[in-house]
Amino acid sequence: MPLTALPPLDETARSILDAASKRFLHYGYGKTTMSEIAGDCNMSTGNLYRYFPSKLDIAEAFVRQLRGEQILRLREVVSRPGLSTPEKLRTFFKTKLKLVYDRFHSRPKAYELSQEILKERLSFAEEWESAEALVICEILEGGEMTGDLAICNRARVARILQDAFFRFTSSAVYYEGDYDVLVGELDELMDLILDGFAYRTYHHNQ
Amino acid sequence: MPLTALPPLDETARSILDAASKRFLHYGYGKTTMSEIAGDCNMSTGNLYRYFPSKLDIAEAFVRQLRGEQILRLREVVSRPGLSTPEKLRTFFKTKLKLVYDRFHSRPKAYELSQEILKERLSFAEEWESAEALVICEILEGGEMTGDLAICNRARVARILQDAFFRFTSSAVYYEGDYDVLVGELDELMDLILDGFAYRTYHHNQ
DNA sequence: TGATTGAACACTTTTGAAAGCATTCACGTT
DNA sequence: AACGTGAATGCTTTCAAAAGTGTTCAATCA
Repeated sequence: MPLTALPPLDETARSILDAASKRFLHYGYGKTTMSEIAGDCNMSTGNLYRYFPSKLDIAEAFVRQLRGEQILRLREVVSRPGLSTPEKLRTFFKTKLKLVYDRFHSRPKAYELSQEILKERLSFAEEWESAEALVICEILEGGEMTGDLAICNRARVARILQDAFFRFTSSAVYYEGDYDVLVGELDELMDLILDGFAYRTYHHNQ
Repeated sequence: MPLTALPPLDETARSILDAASKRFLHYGYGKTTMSEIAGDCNMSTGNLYRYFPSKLDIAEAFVRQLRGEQILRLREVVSRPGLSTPEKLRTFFKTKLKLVYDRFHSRPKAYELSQEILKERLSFAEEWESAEALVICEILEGGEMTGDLAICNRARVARILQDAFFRFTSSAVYYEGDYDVLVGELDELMDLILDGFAYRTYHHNQ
């Protein structure tokens, strides 16, 4: 089972999640009450707890959806035909920057909710990082097969790449930075790192 | 004038800053009042404003001191004899990680105050980043002269390096991470980036 | 005249009581 | 037996009054 999969939801749970999602998006987590969600679903508050252990778990399911879509999108852009492995890595991180940046600016409530959950549920944050690392690993694996890259420890390198591009996917930066400047810097850092891989491949092949 | 220099303070201003520093360190910014500072200096609250425009400016002067010490230390470790340029870069970022990590764990109030000021006074944060970038630039310059490195645009590269190691100097990480793990990852990222430089030097020299 | 004062002002934080909320559970309903 | 209810519970948030604090300034001092 991929880490990003949602446990399948029955119809009632689905309608609860949908109703909650709408309110979360419009009013935010704090301004949404359990009885409002229950009202939207024509049921009582108590019954919500038959389907979700707590309000925070509803929010987690919501964020899990968002994140699922995000990783789907990342997989998609990265698997487009005709991309070399270096281009895939570049596309991966540029797309991630764009996704986070857009969410932050155009859906602030969703962004805020994401942050709250990630702070509260550290294990979810780690799970999410692992899911992304997996995609990066797959890119690296592809690079090895085509001879584009020589990587000893894929998982380790994936982690290092996540570290290296942390600034571009961390929220701190969105208050200050202009998007184009960020993309420019990301590009240059990627150039440097790809040169690093090139160097290693060269010395490995000798 | 180096960017990190404090404007020279007369005796009265000095005693205000010293008294405030002690209270900031023990009780934090919020729990320190202007009349307490004035009391420590045997003067009235009103008189403080002849020497500092506001409470926040006292705090900024305090943080400016801390930061000044930090950059002094960075310059020191980096200018030790017998270090190659790559080793200097590695030492720079490892030392910075250590300094921030230590401050966070052993002087939480000072750390917290730093964060508050940096949030409030964006220009100070930028000034600080520039001051660090300058040190990196100097390292890169040294590398060019000794032929260790071939760098076209030093300032640009310095900025990219700051981006790349952002995770290791951003506070977010200190809640989760074990120090040794962080150092390990920093080392690996530095290896990769130095390989990138090596690649460029090689192709440049050809 | 330059340095200092402390009362006055406006703004923020604290306080604690009232209201609101997430969660539970004993009790229907199907 | 599975599904659903809504009042009861204990915790959290809200809100207005009170206390506290940063800042100013007319008056005082050296």
